Amino acid sequence: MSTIKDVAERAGVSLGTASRVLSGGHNTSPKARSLVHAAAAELNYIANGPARSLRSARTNVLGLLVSDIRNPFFSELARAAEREAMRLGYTVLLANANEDETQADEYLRIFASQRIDGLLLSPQGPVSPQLTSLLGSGLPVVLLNRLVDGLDAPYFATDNSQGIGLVLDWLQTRGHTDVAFVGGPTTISTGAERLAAYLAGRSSHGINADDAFIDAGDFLAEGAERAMLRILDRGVHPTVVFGANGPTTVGAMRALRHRLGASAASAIEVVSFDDLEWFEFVTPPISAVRHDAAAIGRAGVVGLLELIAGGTVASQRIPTTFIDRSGS
Amino acid sequence: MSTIKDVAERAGVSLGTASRVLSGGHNTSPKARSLVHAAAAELNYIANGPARSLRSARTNVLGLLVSDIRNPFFSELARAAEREAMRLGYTVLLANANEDETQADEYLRIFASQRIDGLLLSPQGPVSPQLTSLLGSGLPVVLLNRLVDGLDAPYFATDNSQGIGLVLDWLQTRGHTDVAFVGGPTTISTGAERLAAYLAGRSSHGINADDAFIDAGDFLAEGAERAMLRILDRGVHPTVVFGANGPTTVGAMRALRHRLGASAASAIEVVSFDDLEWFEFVTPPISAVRHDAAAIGRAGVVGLLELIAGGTVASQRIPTTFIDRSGS
DNA sequence: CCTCCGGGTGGAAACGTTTCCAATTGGGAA
DNA sequence: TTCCCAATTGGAAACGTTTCCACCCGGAGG
Repeated sequence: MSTIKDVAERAGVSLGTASRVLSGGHNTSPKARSLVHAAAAELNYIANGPARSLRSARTNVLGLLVSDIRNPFFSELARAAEREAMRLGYTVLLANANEDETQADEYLRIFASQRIDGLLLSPQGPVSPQLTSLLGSGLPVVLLNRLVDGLDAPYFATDNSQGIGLVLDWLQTRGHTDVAFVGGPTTISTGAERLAAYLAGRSSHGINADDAFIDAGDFLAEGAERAMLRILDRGVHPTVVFGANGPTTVGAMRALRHRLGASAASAIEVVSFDDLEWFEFVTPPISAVRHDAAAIGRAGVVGLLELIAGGTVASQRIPTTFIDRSGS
Repeated sequence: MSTIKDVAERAGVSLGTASRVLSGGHNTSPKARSLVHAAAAELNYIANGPARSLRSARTNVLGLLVSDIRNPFFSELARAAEREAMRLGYTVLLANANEDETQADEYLRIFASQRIDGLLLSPQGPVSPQLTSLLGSGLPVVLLNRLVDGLDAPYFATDNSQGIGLVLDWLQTRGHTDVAFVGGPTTISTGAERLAAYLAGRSSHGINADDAFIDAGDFLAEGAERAMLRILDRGVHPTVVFGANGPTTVGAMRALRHRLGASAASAIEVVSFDDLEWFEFVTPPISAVRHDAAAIGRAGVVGLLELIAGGTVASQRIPTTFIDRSGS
């Protein structure tokens, strides 16, 4: 593979000049520019990233740590973030923590070793030592969708309480009083916020305040399935099930079908926080809060770059919309 | 951030010794090992990846280029590959080409610049100049699921013709003769292979050989929706629709519902290549070929590392299973 | 005509590692 | 005691860039 030295020789200029041309071309003559670019093209020169990073102390790489890439919310977010970053000259190193704190820490260490320029983070739990040390070293961080106490990084997050409000209104309109609520871990901000907003608005929307209707999983389908079974085992008879994120809704539906059978299950309505592409296909169709994963991903990247550039960034709550499919 | 020099000083050994200890500890005394490890821990030392890569000419980074991270098949594959790579001491740089050849090329260039040690590739189309030049430079490459002509890299791929055979058998058992086949681009090997196997087995399974029942999209939901509409516009009346991958099935179903309405649509059965987690929830439930994305991802990583180590790797076709939900 | 200034350039240092090479040490065999 | 070998060590070169510094040159201003 050819180096910048080869390019310089071929162009008949010094190594320094070649470097200046290839990295923006400031303080270079038009003649030098064309010579160097021609030589680079002929040699099919591709700069050595590690060498460049070593000397310049920037990698043009952003780390993105999500908790579950199979969750369509995060895969959409990752895709949008990646595109936006590429558009702005950055590469994204994606790590998938599987809703597991230990794995998240291991990835943070890898990120540190790769010397990423900034971190997009969707945390699993409280601030870990690994994360603390990263922050201590001054790494710019932006939180995506999930917040964490005692970390004053800017965030771009769904407006959970507004979203829950939309669901509560819908539940009331539909006349539901016996609502099974399958939540997520309260150690995760989204889990805590959605539960809190639901509890706060429950009685004013005419919903039965019996806590037997409430349980929580792990924001994965498996944990949600078990949570739903626990609710059913308490002998309550919900007329509707509310899943607090996409995988949770899937798990809850599985529990209903396996415990009650397909036809009895389809008599129970379902509403979800997170809209999935197949909700229109089931009977009855599932209504859902839709929040814009792509917008969060893009805003996160833009904010992070601003932070890297030394600017200051305002946190943002992104409002949700409600897709009501109960009419169809 | 502390460097290996700081560690060496603190441990009271030379820089060379510190390096040897931290990179495996060969030819070092137990005393030196414990001194250096203690010093590293105290200083919270994390090696500078770029510097290490520059000197050693290896990055311990693998590139993974997939065509659509929102497709659950690929997100599962990516997750499995990433885990396996991490287990073996490698990091995965994930790129998402959006079924777009130009974007794929841009990512290949970034990979080259980052000096990845090997490439896991699920190509969009024919061999591009960018890819040719990468291969020319001797980069180890493994193909995942999709092959490409004139590229003799080892591959790990679903056995498409076996999978199609399972579908054909099922169609025959169910007595379907008027089958709408919504395929993918024939420039992609999976699209071509699935179509070819279907055409080859069609008549022997009692299926109407009228090509009006066949069309192809882009392996994304949008293109498949249009393809399905084209089929319906030809005035044929399929009793079952066969989608050639996950997103394709989604798009076809959308077309059916929007054109025919929900109840008429649910009179048409659906079968899919790729099993999605919600197929059990719709009426009638959707049967599907299931192929193991995680296994392909893991095998790909293991194979690639073998290739990097200088070994030789045998390509592999991975058999599928059929999930028959027509009874439930 | 001389001076000064600024754009352009070449050379060299520096980034933080790994790895080669030569030197030192310790222990066992003669 | 002396010699030799293996194990361990320190020092220095090298990886491919960017960036600093000093220098040269030409043109404008005095």
